[in-house]
Amino acid sequence: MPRNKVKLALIENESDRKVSYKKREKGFFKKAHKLRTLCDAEIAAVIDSPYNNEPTVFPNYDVAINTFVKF
Amino acid sequence: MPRNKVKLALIENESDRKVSYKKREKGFFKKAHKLRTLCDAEIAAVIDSPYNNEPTVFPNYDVAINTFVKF
DNA sequence: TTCTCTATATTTAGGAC
DNA sequence: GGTCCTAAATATAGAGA
Repeated sequence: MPRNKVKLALIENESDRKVSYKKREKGFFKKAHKLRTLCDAEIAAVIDSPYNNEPTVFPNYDVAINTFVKF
Repeated sequence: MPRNKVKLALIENESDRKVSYKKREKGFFKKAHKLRTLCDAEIAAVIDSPYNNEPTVFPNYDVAINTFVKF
């Protein structure tokens, strides 16, 4: 976004995509954490990507299971 | 954040909290959507809050199930 | 409540090391 | 690969209707 706008489509260049992924993953979990803390919300999230060996879970396995079971 | 910084703690006033929740829920799903589209990532998320009757699922039930099963 | 507005906090693309 | 930087895009607190 800064320096240049980015169109909402797959980033073709693989190393650019990985760099973007790492930044956005961090931002995403930060937003999740704030939403959870500031407001009174339970949040569970899983991201599965080529850039992590294992799926990444927010905030942790147990809370995620408990939250997912609800829907 | 704009107008004023906000400290990372539960927003005490309930109507302020609800207003903030609604804005942040929207932003959160938008970030999830961009991360999924720009980078090559599967994302599943569930939010359970006092402000929605049902837990809200991203991006939809089937994808969420498939993603959650992986971890 | 639920919308709009907008000033300001936050995120991030593109670099340089 | 991972820092750190910084300009510019984006998200949002607070206000007002």
